[in-house]
Amino acid sequence: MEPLLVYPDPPPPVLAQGLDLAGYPWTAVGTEPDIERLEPVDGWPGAVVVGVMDPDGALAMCRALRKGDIPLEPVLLVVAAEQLPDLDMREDLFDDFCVLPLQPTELDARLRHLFHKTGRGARPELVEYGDLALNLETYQAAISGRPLDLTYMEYELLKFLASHPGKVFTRETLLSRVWGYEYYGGARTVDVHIRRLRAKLGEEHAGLIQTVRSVGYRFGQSRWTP
Amino acid sequence: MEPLLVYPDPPPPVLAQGLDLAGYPWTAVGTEPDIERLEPVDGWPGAVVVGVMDPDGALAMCRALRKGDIPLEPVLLVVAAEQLPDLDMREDLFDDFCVLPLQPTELDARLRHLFHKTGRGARPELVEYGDLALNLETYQAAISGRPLDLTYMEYELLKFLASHPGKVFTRETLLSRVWGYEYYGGARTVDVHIRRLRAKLGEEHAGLIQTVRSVGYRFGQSRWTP
DNA sequence: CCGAGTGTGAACGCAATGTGAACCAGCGGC
DNA sequence: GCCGCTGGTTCACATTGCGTTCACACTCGG
Repeated sequence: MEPLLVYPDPPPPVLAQGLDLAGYPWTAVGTEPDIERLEPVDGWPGAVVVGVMDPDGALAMCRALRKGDIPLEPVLLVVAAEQLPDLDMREDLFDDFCVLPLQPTELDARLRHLFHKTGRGARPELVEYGDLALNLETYQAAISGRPLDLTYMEYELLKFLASHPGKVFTRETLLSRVWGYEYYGGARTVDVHIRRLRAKLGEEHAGLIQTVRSVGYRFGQSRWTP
Repeated sequence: MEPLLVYPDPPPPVLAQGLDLAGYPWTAVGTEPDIERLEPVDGWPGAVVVGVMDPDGALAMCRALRKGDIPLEPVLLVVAAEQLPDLDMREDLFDDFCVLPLQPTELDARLRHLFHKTGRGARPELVEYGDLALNLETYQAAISGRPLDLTYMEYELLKFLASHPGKVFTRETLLSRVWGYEYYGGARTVDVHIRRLRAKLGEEHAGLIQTVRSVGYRFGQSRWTP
């Protein structure tokens, strides 16, 4: 089994003990660039990030994990009880979290739960919405069984939208979350990619991506069971 | 906001307190058939199932929740630490779990996390007044379940009014708070938008927006209804 | 019965978006 | 190196949605 990624280096003794006890091999990293260095070991099962003594560093690490070419899922964040109210879910930086003091059995249960949910080893990671299916491992997309030939950016954009059905995103938000935080470019770029996506989705499914005038774009039908 | 479904009935006092404290309305059910009875209230935001004193009953309840026509997501399971090693993830009966002793902040954080992940509008993103509901993150509005097709300005105006029910606003105030502080344009613009809002609300709900002659407009019932 | 205040229908004009095409940078193959 | 190809970005123009305004009808209060 490939080892779990753990931050920071060295991790708190409780965490190390808990992982050892539960039988999970792990490797600690201290800085974000280290991820790149380790990337070649493809098939990381996931990561555990501890954000107790350095919350900002931990969140930055989460961000780096999410942005990586191979999204390192799942991400489990360890926090202190005092930090809970300030946890911002909007950025979707982690898949689950664990509160100190760390109980080995809870840690184990959460890891088992996460691994099962993300289906590591079992089935490929999929994003699905209605007739649309994205295979995150093979970078393939299909709608009603028909394969879609998407470019990289088209795929990333569609993946992001389909992962948040019903939600409206401004062009600026899409640029920062799909293209990258530091992206500087015209907002009209989004329009063009949306247009191409709609074209490739086909006339019957073009409506999956809706324009919300003066705001941005939305994927999917009214999740209107308010 | 629709109430959370809670099992069993009555739930443990800690849970009830924690939910109340975090501001989540909830309804307790004691048996599975009760779900069917309650189903009509479509749009349950989720459920919390406590499996401490009756693990089998709790798991049966989880199964029933997953089986329903409207999958009642997300499901949060509350367990005791001793039960953790026996938790079976393979059936995918719950979306997250919480370990006793229950910390209100952790409960709140887990619910926030779940609501965000499942895409169900997070709580603060909703504006509700009677039959009217505005989903701030999908930019959708509905009244008595019927979706409203509002333009951007109509939506913003209604959002502002519905956020301050009972209060009267002059046209000038509305222009500065909805259109923008530096806006300079005719005050009659407000009238036209109000008219269109009333039309879209439908005859039966047009009265939600009342004209206060020589002053402005008010949304909802007056505060001091005699 | 008058006048201020408001409702209503229609028309105008701009800004937001759609659309086609050009531009450019990277990349692999002869 | 030169070439064509692919894909991302940008530009120019067409289109349309909708916010604004106006003119007129109506209502309420004194």
